[in-house]
Amino acid sequence: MSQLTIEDIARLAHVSRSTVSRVLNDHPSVRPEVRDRVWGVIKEHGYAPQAAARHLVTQRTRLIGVLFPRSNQYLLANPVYASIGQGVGQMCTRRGYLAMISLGLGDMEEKMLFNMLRSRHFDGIVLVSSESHDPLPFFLKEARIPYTRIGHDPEGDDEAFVDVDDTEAAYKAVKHLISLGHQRIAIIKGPAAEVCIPRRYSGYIRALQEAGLPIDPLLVAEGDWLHTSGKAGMEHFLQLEHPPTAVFSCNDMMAAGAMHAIYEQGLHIPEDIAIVGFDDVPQTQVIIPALTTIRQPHEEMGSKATEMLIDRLEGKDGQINQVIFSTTLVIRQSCGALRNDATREGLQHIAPIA
Amino acid sequence: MSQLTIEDIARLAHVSRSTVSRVLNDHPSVRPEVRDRVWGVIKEHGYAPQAAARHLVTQRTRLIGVLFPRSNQYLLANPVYASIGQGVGQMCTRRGYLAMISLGLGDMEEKMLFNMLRSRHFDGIVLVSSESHDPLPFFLKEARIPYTRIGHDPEGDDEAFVDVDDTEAAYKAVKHLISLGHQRIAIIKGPAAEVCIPRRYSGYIRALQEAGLPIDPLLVAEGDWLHTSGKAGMEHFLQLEHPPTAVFSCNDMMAAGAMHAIYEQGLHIPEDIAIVGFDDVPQTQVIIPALTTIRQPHEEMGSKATEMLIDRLEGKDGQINQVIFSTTLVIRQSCGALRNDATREGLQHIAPIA
DNA sequence: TTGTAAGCGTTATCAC
DNA sequence: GTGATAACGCTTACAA
Repeated sequence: MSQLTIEDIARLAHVSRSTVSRVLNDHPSVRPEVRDRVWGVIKEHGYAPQAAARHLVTQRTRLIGVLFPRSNQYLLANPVYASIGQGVGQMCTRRGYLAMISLGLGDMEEKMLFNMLRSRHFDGIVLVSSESHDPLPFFLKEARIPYTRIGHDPEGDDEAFVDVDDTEAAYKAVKHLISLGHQRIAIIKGPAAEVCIPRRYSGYIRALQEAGLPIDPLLVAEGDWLHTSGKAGMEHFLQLEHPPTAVFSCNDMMAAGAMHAIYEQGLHIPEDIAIVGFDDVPQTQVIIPALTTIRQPHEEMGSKATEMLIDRLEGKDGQINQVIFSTTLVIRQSCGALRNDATREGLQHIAPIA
Repeated sequence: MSQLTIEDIARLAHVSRSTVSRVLNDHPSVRPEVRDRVWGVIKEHGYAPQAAARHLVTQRTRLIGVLFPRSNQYLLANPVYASIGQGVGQMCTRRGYLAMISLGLGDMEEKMLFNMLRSRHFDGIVLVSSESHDPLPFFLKEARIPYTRIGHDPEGDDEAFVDVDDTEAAYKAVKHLISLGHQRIAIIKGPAAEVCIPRRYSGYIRALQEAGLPIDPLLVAEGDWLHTSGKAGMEHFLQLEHPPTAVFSCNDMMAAGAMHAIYEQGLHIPEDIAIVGFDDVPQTQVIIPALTTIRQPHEEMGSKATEMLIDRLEGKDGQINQVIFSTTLVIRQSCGALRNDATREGLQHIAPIA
């Protein structure tokens, strides 16, 4: 029943297949009467034009591929990617495109991935990557596949991207800790290969220097974004002769891990140690105590990147194609009492904790 | 440079396009010498056949669509779906297919979704749904789109599915609590529209009855799978004249919410109240105390469902097409000391908590 | 406003 | 082992 072609519909509606095609594509020059008759037949038989044939002739698929870092095993479980995906998906539906993400790319050789990309399944790509020297943007450019990037590598030459000012964000987080009176502030970094990490580190350094605080290499740990590495980093800090009184973690998951380590030592947050995260994933509101963190507007970043891509695909040129979003320090309970004028956006979402 | 067609490659390699096609598809009857020459040209120019043209002529896309419940806003953040997706993706790569999930389906009218499905983007669908009377399976059957379902509705007539024995799983969880001496055991259910919920509830009832314990309607709360609803349910229980000493939550997120409520009352887990979850998402090991829960083999369910689907697509018939996976009670810290012979699988993953 | 016909880039069926 | 040639199911000039 659903194997019908446009030809069959044409016959049933007593018109030519061009007319059916016009009806399908909302072409104006079809007599209303005919249009209705054709639609009737289409609906009656549950006909939908076959994507492949359409793609072949138009040379466009109206499909947008979303590429997350392949290294990330459980990428789907990462709420950061979920929010980005949410934004991408919304913009796509709004503009009449379909956003697709393909599973199992991590199990695939790079060659196969590249081939998949080259087969023109997608009109364009939203690339989520803050990896420095990521081969993907180079490949996409060489293969002339339009893309916009979420995150960017200053040493690459991404033409279109959205990102945040990581340096300023980290600076804001650390300054908050300083304003609360902390003098020994540790940092848990992410993988060095991510371009955002040196930036966040420099924000951390700048805040310390501005406050005239010493920079102690012992207070720097390198994590891998995962809970476990945050825990390990914190355990390391707690064994120091002079442990920190506050920690800035480069993402929320590692912050949660750090909190875990703190509890295991029988210490309290924020009384003994204050902690600031990064990202503002939904779980931060559920952790006890609720995590003070830097909010990145992931969803908007996803939709903006997608909008830029679609604009480009549709030839709407002369648009800005590099956007830096601003971050927000969201103050919850993990640093103790408020004593500064940091913005309080997000506070209304906080579940009160006894 | 990448706009080349098979025709161009043929010309450059001094062969016909049939030969290039044969090379591309590993057809045996090509002289090795010719084969190498053609491959050389292909690689040199970064040529890859255009998917649409291929799909049109073969009438197959080797693409498999994964459909998660549309109601789920942040579906991607749900680690259950992440694990399922992992399994689907792995099996697809193994069998030479590509698994795709499309974003923004939630913002889309059902009509549009159906049309998308009918356009034969996908050779088949892995449908993740335990919703009762879900319209999707009916649509897929009517549209003759092959699918396998993860979860199943006994009142529907899904031909191919994988699922778990929810009744037995819930029974196991509650029995564990009983074996630890609990007499007042509450349950936090999920949405009534999910077929697994009545099953889990009946497992709960059976365990209580077998132990000769009374069934108290006050000890039943209905949640919506989310953290907040687990918290609300627990708050309700804690206000009762005779609060429960143990809770069985129908998923891990609500269990975490319940723990939140318990802490807010200044109570302790497991000393004051014991708690068992369901699913065994990775976070259960990170919660404090680590959550005792029922493990569902999500990843295997995903890969099995996919294997069944692909077998069917490839005409490998006579296979079993309905598989019930077994669940495991994973004992961690949220119920206190072990006193029974429940299987200990998963214990090795547990981070010790002071 | 509608129909005819060409063509999109492949694979597959034939001959040779 | 290789090369013409005919589909595949659409969209889109161009005619009528």
